[in-house]
Amino acid sequence: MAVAHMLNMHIPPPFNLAATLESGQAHRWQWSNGWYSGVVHGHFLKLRQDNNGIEVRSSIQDTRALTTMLSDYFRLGDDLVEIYKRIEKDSRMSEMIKRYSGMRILRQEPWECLSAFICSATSNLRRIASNMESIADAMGRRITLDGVSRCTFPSAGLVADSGETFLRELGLGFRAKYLAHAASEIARGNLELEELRRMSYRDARARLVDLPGIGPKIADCVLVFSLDKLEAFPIDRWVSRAVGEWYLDGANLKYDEIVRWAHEYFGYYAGYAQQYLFHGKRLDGR
DNA sequence: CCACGGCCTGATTC
DNA sequence: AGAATCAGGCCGT
Repeated sequence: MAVAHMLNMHIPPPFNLAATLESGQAHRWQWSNGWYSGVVHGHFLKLRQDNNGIEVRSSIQDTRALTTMLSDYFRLGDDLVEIYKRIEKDSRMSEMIKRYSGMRILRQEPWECLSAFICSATSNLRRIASNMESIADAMGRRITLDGVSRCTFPSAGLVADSGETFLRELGLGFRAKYLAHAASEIARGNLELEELRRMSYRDARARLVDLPGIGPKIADCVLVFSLDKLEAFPIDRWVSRAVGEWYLDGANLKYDEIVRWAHEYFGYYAGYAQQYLFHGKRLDGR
Protein backbone atom coordinates (compact mmCIF):
# COMPACT_ATOMS: atom_id res chain seq x y z
CA MET A 1 0.00 0.00 0.00
CA ALA A 2 1.22 3.50 -0.85
CA VAL A 3 2.49 5.66 1.98
CA ALA A 4 0.52 8.80 2.74
CA HIS A 5 2.37 12.04 2.20
CA MET A 6 1.79 14.90 4.57
CA LEU A 7 1.64 18.61 3.98
CA ASN A 8 0.96 21.59 6.20
CA MET A 9 -0.55 24.29 4.09
CA HIS A 10 -0.87 27.85 5.27
CA ILE A 11 -4.21 29.49 4.69
CA PRO A 12 -4.61 33.03 5.96
CA PRO A 13 -7.58 33.65 8.22
CA PRO A 14 -10.45 33.81 8.10
CA PHE A 15 -10.74 30.16 7.08
CA ASN A 16 -13.38 27.68 8.18
CA LEU A 17 -12.86 24.20 6.72
CA ALA A 18 -15.94 22.65 8.33
CA ALA A 19 -18.34 25.35 7.13
CA THR A 20 -16.77 25.29 3.68
CA LEU A 21 -17.10 21.54 3.23
CA GLU A 22 -20.44 21.16 4.98
CA SER A 23 -22.40 24.02 3.48
CA GLY A 24 -24.03 21.90 0.80
CA GLN A 25 -21.87 22.95 -2.13
CA ALA A 26 -19.73 19.79 -2.31
CA HIS A 27 -21.19 16.35 -1.78
CA ARG A 28 -18.41 13.83 -1.38
CA TRP A 29 -16.65 14.94 1.80
CA GLN A 30 -16.93 12.61 4.76
CA TRP A 31 -15.98 13.43 8.31
CA SER A 32 -14.39 10.79 10.50
CA ASN A 33 -12.06 10.96 13.52
CA GLY A 34 -11.29 14.62 13.05
CA TRP A 35 -10.48 14.37 9.34
CA TYR A 36 -12.44 15.23 6.23
CA SER A 37 -11.80 12.75 3.44
CA GLY A 38 -12.75 13.25 -0.16
CA VAL A 39 -11.66 12.93 -3.76
CA VAL A 40 -10.46 15.96 -5.71
CA HIS A 41 -9.13 15.83 -9.26
CA GLY A 42 -8.77 12.07 -8.99
CA HIS A 43 -6.82 12.17 -5.72
CA PHE A 44 -7.91 10.84 -2.35
CA LEU A 45 -7.33 13.60 0.21
CA LYS A 46 -7.69 13.88 3.95
CA LEU A 47 -7.90 17.36 5.45
CA ARG A 48 -7.87 18.75 8.95
CA GLN A 49 -7.83 22.38 9.99
CA ASP A 50 -5.06 23.55 12.31
CA ASN A 51 -3.87 26.89 13.66
CA ASN A 52 -1.93 27.67 10.53
CA GLY A 53 -4.31 26.45 7.86
CA ILE A 54 -4.82 22.82 6.95
CA GLU A 55 -3.02 19.53 7.39
CA VAL A 56 -3.23 17.36 4.30
CA ARG A 57 -2.71 13.62 3.87
CA SER A 58 -2.65 12.30 0.32
CA SER A 59 -0.83 10.06 -2.11
CA ILE A 60 0.66 13.13 -3.78
CA GLN A 61 4.36 13.63 -3.09
CA ASP A 62 4.77 16.73 -5.25
CA THR A 63 3.93 19.32 -2.60
CA ARG A 64 4.00 22.14 -5.09
CA ALA A 65 1.41 20.47 -7.32
CA LEU A 66 -0.73 19.63 -4.30
CA THR A 67 -0.55 23.18 -2.98
CA THR A 68 -1.53 24.55 -6.36
CA MET A 69 -4.44 22.14 -6.59
CA LEU A 70 -5.77 23.03 -3.14
CA SER A 71 -5.26 26.72 -3.68
CA ASP A 72 -7.38 26.40 -6.79
CA TYR A 73 -10.00 24.21 -5.11
CA PHE A 74 -10.43 26.55 -2.15
CA ARG A 75 -10.30 29.65 -4.37
CA LEU A 76 -7.59 31.16 -2.20
CA GLY A 77 -7.34 33.96 -4.72
CA ASP A 78 -10.64 35.27 -3.39
CA ASP A 79 -9.97 37.93 -0.75
CA LEU A 80 -12.65 37.17 1.83
CA VAL A 81 -12.07 40.34 3.79
CA GLU A 82 -12.64 42.39 0.68
CA ILE A 83 -15.68 40.30 -0.31
CA TYR A 84 -17.18 40.71 3.16
CA LYS A 85 -16.79 44.46 2.84
CA ARG A 86 -18.73 44.39 -0.37
CA ILE A 87 -21.65 42.15 0.66
CA GLU A 88 -22.03 43.27 4.27
CA LYS A 89 -24.93 45.58 3.55
CA ASP A 90 -26.94 45.04 6.72
CA SER A 91 -26.93 43.54 10.20
CA ARG A 92 -28.42 40.26 8.99
CA MET A 93 -25.56 39.58 6.59
CA SER A 94 -23.19 40.87 9.21
CA GLU A 95 -24.45 38.21 11.60
CA MET A 96 -24.08 35.41 9.04
CA ILE A 97 -20.55 36.53 8.20
CA LYS A 98 -19.63 36.58 11.86
CA ARG A 99 -21.17 33.18 12.49
CA TYR A 100 -19.60 31.39 9.53
CA SER A 101 -16.53 33.51 9.09
CA GLY A 102 -14.06 31.81 6.77
CA MET A 103 -16.60 29.81 4.79
CA ARG A 104 -15.36 29.83 1.21
CA ILE A 105 -16.94 29.03 -2.11
CA LEU A 106 -15.14 26.12 -3.75
CA ARG A 107 -13.96 25.75 -7.33
CA GLN A 108 -15.15 22.22 -8.01
CA GLU A 109 -14.75 20.08 -11.10
CA PRO A 110 -17.58 21.14 -13.43
CA TRP A 111 -18.76 17.70 -14.53
CA GLU A 112 -18.91 16.33 -11.00
CA CYS A 113 -20.61 19.53 -9.83
CA LEU A 114 -23.17 19.36 -12.62
CA SER A 115 -23.89 15.73 -11.77
CA ALA A 116 -24.42 16.49 -8.11
CA PHE A 117 -26.85 19.30 -8.78
CA ILE A 118 -28.77 17.29 -11.37
CA CYS A 119 -29.19 14.82 -8.51
CA SER A 120 -30.32 17.61 -6.18
CA ALA A 121 -33.80 18.18 -7.64
CA THR A 122 -36.41 17.56 -4.92
CA SER A 123 -33.82 15.66 -2.98
CA ASN A 124 -31.80 16.29 0.16
CA LEU A 125 -28.14 16.48 1.07
CA ARG A 126 -27.94 12.96 2.41
CA ARG A 127 -29.49 11.43 -0.65
CA ILE A 128 -27.44 13.53 -3.07
CA ALA A 129 -24.29 12.30 -1.34
CA SER A 130 -25.59 8.75 -1.51
CA ASN A 131 -26.31 9.09 -5.25
CA MET A 132 -22.84 10.53 -5.92
CA GLU A 133 -21.19 7.75 -3.94
CA SER A 134 -23.19 5.09 -5.80
CA ILE A 135 -22.11 6.51 -9.15
CA ALA A 136 -18.48 6.65 -8.08
CA ASP A 137 -18.53 3.15 -6.58
CA ALA A 138 -20.09 1.74 -9.74
CA MET A 139 -17.90 3.41 -12.34
CA GLY A 140 -15.00 5.23 -10.70
CA ARG A 141 -11.46 4.08 -10.10
CA ARG A 142 -10.77 2.77 -6.60
CA ILE A 143 -8.03 4.53 -4.65
CA THR A 144 -6.73 3.88 -1.16
CA LEU A 145 -5.29 6.05 1.58
CA ASP A 146 -4.52 5.10 5.16
CA GLY A 147 -6.24 1.78 4.60
CA VAL A 148 -9.51 3.31 3.47
CA SER A 149 -10.70 3.26 -0.12
CA ARG A 150 -12.90 5.60 -2.13
CA CYS A 151 -13.59 5.94 -5.83
CA THR A 152 -12.95 8.77 -8.24
CA PHE A 153 -15.98 10.33 -9.88
CA PRO A 154 -16.33 8.78 -13.35
CA SER A 155 -15.96 10.75 -16.57
CA ALA A 156 -18.98 11.86 -18.58
CA GLY A 157 -18.03 9.24 -21.16
CA LEU A 158 -18.27 6.42 -18.63
CA VAL A 159 -21.55 7.72 -17.25
CA ALA A 160 -22.95 8.08 -20.78
CA ASP A 161 -21.96 4.51 -21.58
CA SER A 162 -23.66 3.22 -18.43
CA GLY A 163 -27.02 4.57 -19.60
CA GLU A 164 -30.22 5.83 -18.03
CA THR A 165 -31.50 2.45 -16.89
CA PHE A 166 -28.32 1.74 -14.99
CA LEU A 167 -28.46 5.16 -13.32
CA ARG A 168 -32.03 4.45 -12.29
CA GLU A 169 -30.91 1.22 -10.74
CA LEU A 170 -28.40 3.23 -8.73
CA GLY A 171 -31.35 5.11 -7.24
CA LEU A 172 -31.34 8.42 -9.12
CA GLY A 173 -35.04 8.17 -9.96
CA PHE A 174 -36.34 10.58 -12.61
CA ARG A 175 -32.99 12.40 -12.54
CA ALA A 176 -31.33 9.43 -14.28
CA LYS A 177 -32.58 10.57 -17.68
CA TYR A 178 -31.19 14.07 -17.18
CA LEU A 179 -27.78 12.91 -16.03
CA ALA A 180 -27.55 10.38 -18.86
CA HIS A 181 -28.42 13.11 -21.35
CA ALA A 182 -25.90 15.62 -20.02
CA ALA A 183 -23.22 12.92 -19.97
CA SER A 184 -24.00 12.01 -23.53
CA GLU A 185 -23.87 15.62 -24.72
CA ILE A 186 -20.44 16.03 -23.18
CA ALA A 187 -19.18 12.67 -24.44
CA ARG A 188 -20.30 13.51 -27.99
CA GLY A 189 -18.55 16.86 -27.83
CA ASN A 190 -21.77 18.88 -28.06
CA LEU A 191 -21.09 20.49 -24.71
CA GLU A 192 -17.71 21.58 -23.36
CA LEU A 193 -18.09 22.77 -19.76
CA GLU A 194 -14.67 24.43 -19.68
CA GLU A 195 -15.80 26.71 -22.50
CA LEU A 196 -18.53 28.04 -20.23
CA ARG A 197 -15.85 29.28 -17.85
CA ARG A 198 -14.71 31.77 -20.48
CA MET A 199 -18.23 32.90 -21.34
CA SER A 200 -20.31 35.56 -19.61
CA TYR A 201 -22.64 34.55 -16.81
CA ARG A 202 -25.67 35.10 -19.04
CA ASP A 203 -24.38 33.10 -21.98
CA ALA A 204 -23.02 30.24 -19.88
CA ARG A 205 -26.29 30.00 -18.00
CA ALA A 206 -28.34 29.99 -21.20
CA ARG A 207 -26.24 27.08 -22.47
CA LEU A 208 -26.83 25.05 -19.30
CA VAL A 209 -30.53 25.77 -19.09
CA ASP A 210 -30.76 24.44 -22.62
CA LEU A 211 -30.20 20.94 -21.25
CA PRO A 212 -33.27 18.95 -20.16
CA GLY A 213 -33.62 18.74 -16.40
CA ILE A 214 -31.49 21.81 -15.83
CA GLY A 215 -33.31 24.99 -14.91
CA PRO A 216 -32.07 28.28 -13.47
CA LYS A 217 -31.43 26.93 -9.97
CA ILE A 218 -29.23 24.02 -10.99
CA ALA A 219 -27.47 26.13 -13.62
CA ASP A 220 -26.66 28.82 -11.05
CA CYS A 221 -25.24 26.23 -8.66
CA VAL A 222 -22.93 24.82 -11.31
CA LEU A 223 -21.89 28.30 -12.41
CA VAL A 224 -20.97 29.56 -8.96
CA PHE A 225 -19.52 26.35 -7.50
CA SER A 226 -17.42 25.30 -10.48
CA LEU A 227 -17.29 27.84 -13.28
CA ASP A 228 -16.14 31.05 -11.62
CA LYS A 229 -19.44 32.90 -11.96
CA LEU A 230 -19.52 34.48 -8.51
CA GLU A 231 -22.46 36.64 -9.52
CA ALA A 232 -24.67 33.56 -9.83
CA PHE A 233 -27.25 33.53 -7.03
CA PRO A 234 -28.89 30.09 -6.75
CA ILE A 235 -32.30 30.31 -5.10
CA ASP A 236 -33.52 27.16 -3.42
CA ARG A 237 -36.22 26.93 -0.77
CA TRP A 238 -33.82 28.10 1.97
CA VAL A 239 -32.48 31.12 0.14
CA SER A 240 -35.99 31.90 -1.02
CA ARG A 241 -37.16 31.92 2.60
CA ALA A 242 -34.17 33.91 3.79
CA VAL A 243 -34.65 36.59 1.15
CA GLY A 244 -38.42 36.62 1.57
CA GLU A 245 -38.33 36.94 5.35
CA TRP A 246 -35.29 39.11 5.80
CA TYR A 247 -35.29 41.42 2.81
CA LEU A 248 -38.40 41.40 0.64
CA ASP A 249 -41.07 41.17 3.33
CA GLY A 250 -42.70 38.17 1.70
CA ALA A 251 -43.06 39.85 -1.69
CA ASN A 252 -43.83 37.20 -4.26
CA LEU A 253 -41.02 37.66 -6.77
CA LYS A 254 -40.11 35.23 -9.49
CA TYR A 255 -36.72 33.55 -9.69
CA ASP A 256 -35.01 35.95 -12.05
CA GLU A 257 -36.52 38.95 -10.32
CA ILE A 258 -34.85 37.85 -7.09
CA VAL A 259 -31.60 37.33 -8.96
CA ARG A 260 -31.82 40.88 -10.27
CA TRP A 261 -32.54 42.19 -6.79
CA ALA A 262 -29.53 40.28 -5.44
CA HIS A 263 -27.24 41.81 -8.04
CA GLU A 264 -28.41 45.30 -7.23
CA TYR A 265 -28.23 44.76 -3.50
CA PHE A 266 -25.12 42.61 -3.02
CA GLY A 267 -23.26 43.36 -6.24
CA TYR A 268 -20.87 41.05 -8.07
CA TYR A 269 -20.25 38.76 -5.07
CA ALA A 270 -23.92 37.85 -4.77
CA GLY A 271 -22.87 34.20 -4.94
CA TYR A 272 -20.96 34.52 -1.68
CA ALA A 273 -23.91 36.33 -0.09
CA GLN A 274 -26.13 33.46 -1.21
CA GLN A 275 -23.85 30.89 0.43
CA TYR A 276 -24.05 32.65 3.79
CA LEU A 277 -27.82 33.09 3.54
CA PHE A 278 -28.28 29.43 2.59
CA HIS A 279 -26.07 28.09 5.33
CA GLY A 280 -27.55 30.36 7.97
CA LYS A 281 -31.15 29.69 7.08
CA ARG A 282 -30.67 25.96 6.69
CA LEU A 283 -28.95 25.54 10.05
CA ASP A 284 -31.58 27.70 11.74
CA GLY A 285 -34.11 25.34 10.22
CA ARG A 286 -37.76 25.58 9.33
C1' DC B 1 -46.77 34.39 -19.25
C1' DC B 2 -48.83 31.77 -14.87
C1' DA B 3 -50.43 27.86 -12.11
C1' DC B 4 -50.42 23.35 -11.04
C1' DG B 5 -49.82 18.27 -11.01
C1' DG B 6 -46.46 14.70 -11.68
C1' DC B 7 -42.03 12.67 -11.21
C1' DC B 8 -38.29 8.43 -8.23
C1' DT B 9 -37.28 7.30 -3.67
C1' DG B 10 -36.02 7.22 1.13
C1' DA B 11 -36.47 9.49 5.55
C1' DT B 12 -39.54 11.60 8.61
C1' DT B 13 -44.04 12.67 10.27
C1' DC B 14 -48.69 11.76 11.42
C1' DA C 1 -47.37 0.19 12.22
C1' DG C 2 -48.75 1.88 7.77
C1' DA C 3 -49.84 5.88 5.20
C1' DA C 4 -49.03 10.60 4.00
C1' DT C 5 -45.67 14.09 3.42
C1' DC C 6 -41.57 16.23 2.15
C1' DA C 7 -36.91 16.83 0.20
C1' DG C 8 -31.54 22.39 -2.20
C1' DG C 9 -36.48 21.53 -9.30
C1' DC C 10 -38.05 21.03 -13.68
C1' DC C 11 -41.25 19.77 -17.30
C1' DG C 12 -45.54 19.55 -19.65
C1' DT C 13 -50.25 21.04 -19.89
